[in-house]
Amino acid sequence: MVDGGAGSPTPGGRADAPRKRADARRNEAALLEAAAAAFLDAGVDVPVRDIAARAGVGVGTIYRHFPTRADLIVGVYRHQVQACAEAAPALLADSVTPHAALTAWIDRFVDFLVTKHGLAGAMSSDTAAFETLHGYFLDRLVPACARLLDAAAAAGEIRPGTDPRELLFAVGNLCAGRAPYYDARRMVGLLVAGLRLR
Amino acid sequence: MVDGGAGSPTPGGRADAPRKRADARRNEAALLEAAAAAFLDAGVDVPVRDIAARAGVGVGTIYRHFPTRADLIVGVYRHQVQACAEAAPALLADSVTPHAALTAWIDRFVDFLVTKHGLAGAMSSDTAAFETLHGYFLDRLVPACARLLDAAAAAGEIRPGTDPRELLFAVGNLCAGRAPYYDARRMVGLLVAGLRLR
DNA sequence: TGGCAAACGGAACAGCGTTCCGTATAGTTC
DNA sequence: GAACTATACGGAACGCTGTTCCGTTTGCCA
Repeated sequence: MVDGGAGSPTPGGRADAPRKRADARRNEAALLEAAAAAFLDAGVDVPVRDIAARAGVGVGTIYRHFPTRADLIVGVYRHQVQACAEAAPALLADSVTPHAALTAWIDRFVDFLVTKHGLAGAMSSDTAAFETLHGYFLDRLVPACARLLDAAAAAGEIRPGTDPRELLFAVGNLCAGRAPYYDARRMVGLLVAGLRLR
Repeated sequence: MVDGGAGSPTPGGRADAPRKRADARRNEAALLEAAAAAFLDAGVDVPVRDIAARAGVGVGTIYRHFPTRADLIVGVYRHQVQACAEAAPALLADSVTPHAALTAWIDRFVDFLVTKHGLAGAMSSDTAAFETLHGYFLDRLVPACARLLDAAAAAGEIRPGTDPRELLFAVGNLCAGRAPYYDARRMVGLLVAGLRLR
């Protein structure tokens, strides 16, 4: 569920980076574990102190390892984001049409977002602190999305020229809101349907 | 830009309600004025103290007149929301097709939202404090939107059964995010296009 | 003009993110 | 194994929020 940490020079990491102390590596792992649990229980906006308490460390330790909340969020979800990005080629190969692959891939992205309380909101936020988060997601997912869009456009299924960044951001926005009568999946479906040529 | 206040029993208001003191009415007006200016400068999330300072009153006075931030926001924008709702019938009468009227009306709503920093975000928030805001907007705008949707469905332009609340909420979500490459209008256009039967 | 209910102002409190520095300790060197 | 140093830790402290509360002021009416 959680990986070894963002910039941590594990034995397999960057060779020239100085090796971190054992307690530092232990705490980083504990923090990622605690943060993942806290995000699940209380959303990604959970107070920093709560995460620190769960991990059994002081708040200073959080900031040392993860200067911004975005770094922590990225640390927790990087594997899942990566997996989502890597799922695109297979979907493209297995689906009957590129647009079906696009739909399936976006469904997967939406599933990821709606199960993480507040994550979509954080991604959409234009706060400087979340710039990193925004950037990280986009860096990984935009190329995957672009391939799907290109394939669908080449097949004549959708109008060409859609910016994958913009589309993904819109999907994120649609996933950010919660209401009893609101189904983000349905609205995203409408959005993707709107891409189709008629 | 700002009206006389939410529940304020002005001479023309509720007959049985006790008339408020002159300074209270003056302060309520000043607060609405100050809030409108502050929202424009710093978004609807501007600190309460800033609004109080602009209006030349203490923070206690704000809470007396507007128990929640949502009440203040509603007070500031109620006229514009009302006007938006009332524009629907005319659009329906003047447009060549119901779907065109729907598009135009939603464009108007989007224009309203994107020019109010943070308003869409506040509307989408599921915080209890913003329940009021959410409810207010929906109460006014849902009937207007429903008429347009019904007309378009009756004309066979869109699939019937779309929940106007859900659609409006989705539009709000799309307007909540900001990014250099992101154009909420375009994405809302995609969403509305997705409604069309093909 | 006197009195009282209404309204005011801002101090005070609680919860948050963030910084900072005295203290503890892992790793290295002798 | 002991001493030393850079690294890392913990949590108090600070500043900025929303919100409450109560002593003081003031508009209004008799």
